[in-house]
Amino acid sequence: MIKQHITNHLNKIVAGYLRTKGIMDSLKFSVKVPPKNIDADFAVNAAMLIAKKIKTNPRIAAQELIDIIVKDIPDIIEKAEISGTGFINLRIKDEVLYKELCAIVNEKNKYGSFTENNKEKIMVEFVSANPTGPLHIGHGRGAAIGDSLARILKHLGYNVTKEYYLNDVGNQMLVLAKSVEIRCRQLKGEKIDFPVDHYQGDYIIDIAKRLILEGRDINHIDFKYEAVKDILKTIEDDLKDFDVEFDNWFSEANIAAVKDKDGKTEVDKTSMYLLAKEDAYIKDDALWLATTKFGDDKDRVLKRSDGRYTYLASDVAYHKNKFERGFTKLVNLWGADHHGYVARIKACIKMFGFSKEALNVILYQLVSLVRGRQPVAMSTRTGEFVTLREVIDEVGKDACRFFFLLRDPDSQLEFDLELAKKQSSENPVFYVQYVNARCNSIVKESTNRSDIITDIKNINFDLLNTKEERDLIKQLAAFCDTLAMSEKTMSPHYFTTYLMELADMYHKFYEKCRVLTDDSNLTSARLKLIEGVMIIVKNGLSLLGVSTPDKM
RNA sequence: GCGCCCAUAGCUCAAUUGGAUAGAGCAUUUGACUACGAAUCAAAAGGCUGGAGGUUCAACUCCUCUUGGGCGCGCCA
Repeated sequence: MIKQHITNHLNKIVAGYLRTKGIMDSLKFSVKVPPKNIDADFAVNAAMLIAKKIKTNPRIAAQELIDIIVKDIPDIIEKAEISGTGFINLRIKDEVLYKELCAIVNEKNKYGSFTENNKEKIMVEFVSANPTGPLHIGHGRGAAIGDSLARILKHLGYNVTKEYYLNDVGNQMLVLAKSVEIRCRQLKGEKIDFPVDHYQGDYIIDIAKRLILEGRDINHIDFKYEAVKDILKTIEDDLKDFDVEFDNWFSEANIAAVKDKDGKTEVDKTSMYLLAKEDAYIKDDALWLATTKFGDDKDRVLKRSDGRYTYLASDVAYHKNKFERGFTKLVNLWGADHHGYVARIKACIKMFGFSKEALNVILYQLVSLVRGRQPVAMSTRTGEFVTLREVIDEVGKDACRFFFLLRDPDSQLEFDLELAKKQSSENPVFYVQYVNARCNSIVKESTNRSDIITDIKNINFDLLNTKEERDLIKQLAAFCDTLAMSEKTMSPHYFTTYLMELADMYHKFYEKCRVLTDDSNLTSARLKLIEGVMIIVKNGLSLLGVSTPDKM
């Protein structure tokens, strides 16, 4: 929160300064953590930008700003200096850091949350894998990113709903049903070839085996229902073991198959609505959606000339439905292979009268799987893929989630199974979790003592005056900046980096500053710092869906 | 052919959205456990950020071109 606090002050100061120069516009400058070689807490680039605007020397503008800063906020700023190129380097008062540490200890898991975001309803839709097979490792990446993003947005005070869109109608369902049926008949001894374009995976045979075992009459089985039931159970179990829980499972059948009293589905009604407002039209006996009006490269078919709707028709109705449920912001996580789909859905959003910013599509690049040097193919059809289940079982849920969240969603992720297996002791996730374990040992050890001051009002924080302690507190406070960054970019991966940096600083502190000493006051102050570290590590890891064991 | 994404240390990737000397982990080399956990720390080494131009006080970041890789361009889902 420190950075935001300072930025707010500086915004006022800069605006006031510009007004004295006759400029009324606001200026977008940055407040950043300077590189390691610079001895300052924050670096401000405002003077360089001002110099350009009013045609002056950046150093002159910087000095004039510094004079105002030192005069206006003396309780925050210890020192303000100009750097060679025109940066204003700020050192903040230690008391500001101590106050922030107190805030962390007092607010605990609420630290960094914003109550003012409460009203906004956000939907995060992710995974949404077709119920035609188990989740594979690519779905795992989407699950990890989507779930963590939802946790972050929730922490920031948004009203978040996590939803899984279930494509349980359409051609693929017929193929699925047929696949199970043929396996059943084969098990019964019928000589039928299994079509190459049907679902080849062993899980289909498992479903067939169950049906046979239950003694069902092959000619009277709802194969689709049975297949989806089993597969969905698998998907739910996989997600549960991955610590991903959805608030809602939205079935496509709701909008594509369920009819009202007039015999119309939501898809029917949405199509008619679009036709009426001339965002859809009829050509060659088909119903077309005029997405080019809103930036797509070609119009798309909603209803085929044979009268069947396309997948898009359901999706359009689905997104309309999301808005009708009161969501003002939609976040969709899609595999990057669906990127061609973004323009048409954005076009739909505009047809419904919302700005295209109301929908935020996060595309995550594919996970390429290797085993040692050999690439492993992934295909739902052939069944030759590595499932999420396999990876969780091999490397554990925590390592698996952390690994998926280590990268920018826009980067392709290479997942080496050999490496993942070996990583049991060198994985970065353990490096972070170890912080909590170490803290916990110290806290446990300290309970033997009677001279520890626990009341925060009586702690002498001034004793936390080494570089290691100062850096550590600053990093704890940067938790808020990481939240802000994740929100701005809609990506949780900043937290993995943040936590590794925090762990690094903690381990350095641990080496340099002994906590349990003969000095009661120092010991008590350092124990409070440790309390803060534990809170932040736990908060941070829980945003990633990773546990914080007390012992490892 | 058109469009989207990527290219950074030997490997896997960061870089607070245009800032200062581009950072971590793994691997390699060296040192540190007789008080809180060595799953750690300290140090060494590793780079023309694929290439060429351009914009800027400032470019890994933005623009143009180019090379190599991934993925899309259906009345499939």
